[in-house]
Amino acid sequence: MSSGLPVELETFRERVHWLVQTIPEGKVATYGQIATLAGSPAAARAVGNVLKSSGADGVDLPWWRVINAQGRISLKSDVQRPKLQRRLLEAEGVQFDASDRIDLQATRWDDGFEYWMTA
DNA sequence: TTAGTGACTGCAT
DNA sequence: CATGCAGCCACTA
Repeated sequence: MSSGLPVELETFRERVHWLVQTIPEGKVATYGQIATLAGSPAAARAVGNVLKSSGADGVDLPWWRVINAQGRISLKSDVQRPKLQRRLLEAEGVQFDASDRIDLQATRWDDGFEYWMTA
């Protein structure tokens, strides 16, 4: 996969799905990161919308591995999802500090990124 | 086709 | 560190 996203992924939505499913267990990615890799650096917000609707559609995705640029879980307009998300992340070994934040420098999914970005 | 919307972000207060 | 705010974007009604 070091050559980038599969060409058959035509829509933004499909690319986001593929990317999220590619995040390895125990690692996390930010909305902006996924947006960038999907081809639209400024569509971080749209990524959130995709995950939101996808969850409703019952798509099987490790959505909990996607967090915001602050290394925190986004909890806009919802109280249950954040708790579940933290639980799922901790279950796979992701650490939260005293401020409920994740150390992106150590936990961020960045395998092969430099290659992708400059390709 | 157009107007709204929000699981985002970076910068300014 | 906490708010506020204006861009930015794919989707949907």
